[in-house]
Amino acid sequence: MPSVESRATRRTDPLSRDRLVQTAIEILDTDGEDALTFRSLAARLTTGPGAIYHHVASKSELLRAATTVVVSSAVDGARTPGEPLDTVRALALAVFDAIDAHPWVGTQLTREPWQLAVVQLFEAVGVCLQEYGVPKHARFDAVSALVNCVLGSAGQYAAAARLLPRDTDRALVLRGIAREWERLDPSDFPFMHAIAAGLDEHDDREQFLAGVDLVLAGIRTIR
Amino acid sequence: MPSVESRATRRTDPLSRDRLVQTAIEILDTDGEDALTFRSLAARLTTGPGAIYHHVASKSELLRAATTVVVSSAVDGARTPGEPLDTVRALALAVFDAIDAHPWVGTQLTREPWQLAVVQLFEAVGVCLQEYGVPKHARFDAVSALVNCVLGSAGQYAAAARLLPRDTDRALVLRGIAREWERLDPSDFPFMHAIAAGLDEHDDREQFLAGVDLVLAGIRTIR
DNA sequence: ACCTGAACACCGTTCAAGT
DNA sequence: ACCTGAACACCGTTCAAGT
Repeated sequence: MPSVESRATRRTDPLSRDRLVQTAIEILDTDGEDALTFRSLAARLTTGPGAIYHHVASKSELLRAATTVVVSSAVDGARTPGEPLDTVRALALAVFDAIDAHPWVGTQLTREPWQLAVVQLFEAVGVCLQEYGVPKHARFDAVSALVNCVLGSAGQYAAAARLLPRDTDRALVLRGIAREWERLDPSDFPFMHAIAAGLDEHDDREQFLAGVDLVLAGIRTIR
Repeated sequence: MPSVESRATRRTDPLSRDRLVQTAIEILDTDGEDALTFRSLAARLTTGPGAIYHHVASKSELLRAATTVVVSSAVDGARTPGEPLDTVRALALAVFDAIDAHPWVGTQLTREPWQLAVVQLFEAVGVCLQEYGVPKHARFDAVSALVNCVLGSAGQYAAAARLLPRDTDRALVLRGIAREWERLDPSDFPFMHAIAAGLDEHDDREQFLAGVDLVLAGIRTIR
């Protein structure tokens, strides 16, 4: 039977898990996390909401699948041969950039533990650290620290992106945050006041990378 | 007028923001994140759902306030004088334990960027690093890395806790996860297979602390 | 087998009406 | 001023009925 299936027969009609996931990604990317609804998804595919359940068990399964698609391709693209710790950096950056392009991925990655996307990242980083020579007993902890840092930034970044749905002026937003910090009691929040001044030239991506490098520096101290 | 208010007059009736937040925390702790509803909260306080809006603007404000209550007391409790980097460890652990006791806090911390609870953690860690002597230009990045690691673990931990609502047998759950990893293709996931074996003696709290220590080790390398 | 879409059991939020 | 609770505009999900 498998040979009968023809790839050319992909008319507009037939629903499939892949088509559902692809369309879901489109809606999430263009209209935001809240816009994905079984009704909106069904409407886009000119069916009723019930039809979706023939190919996907629930909304969380759909989101999980969409997240896996995006993260898998990011991880696979960054899995280059080379100095192991450089590859770790590349992996982290690839995930960051994927979340930058699809903020809903950041939300989803922090929502479900041990979903396939996280396991793939774990695996890719783990192999690098093994290759670098992190001793066996410290490997699990080191990978976990790295992945947690990536996911932590992912979550914060996605949360921020959720606040400003359209391409708002970044400089203006930063100035707004700085203003809020400056309104805090200086004796209770001296550090936030000190930081508020330099917030203008802040770059999320650079800071993210600096964080990864800090963990890598820590890993280098254990051989 | 302020002197007229008597604390003894706290009969069952009068609603207030504090009472709403306290009751919300009770529901979240005992019945889980999904159980907190404006209807369930109102029922617990023997009113209608509309009454809540006289003291709180929205559900997210309520959750934000509840999160601030829990995290503030955790951060304040850990702000002990002593070796600065030890205090950072204590701060991280305090937040971890708070999330262990109130898993919904982990979800909430990753949901809204720059909410007060996160700013308080940022401030407390920032002061420590300043005291330790992290150079000015690297301070923001270092604090951010630390906080991101804490929040990343928080998110993953909370997500895991959400899966097992009641006190399930941890050993059984770990064995289940290990089984899943062993079912992955060994040639695609060699690292996960290697890790699955030792998952029995895994301790989230220890791993979390190991991650924090790794970042601290990295911070030590920059003076 | 797959699709359809009304119906069910919920949400957060609003608002006229009460006290 | 504060509360009440029906009503509104949604959800995800189910399921009898169609093809």
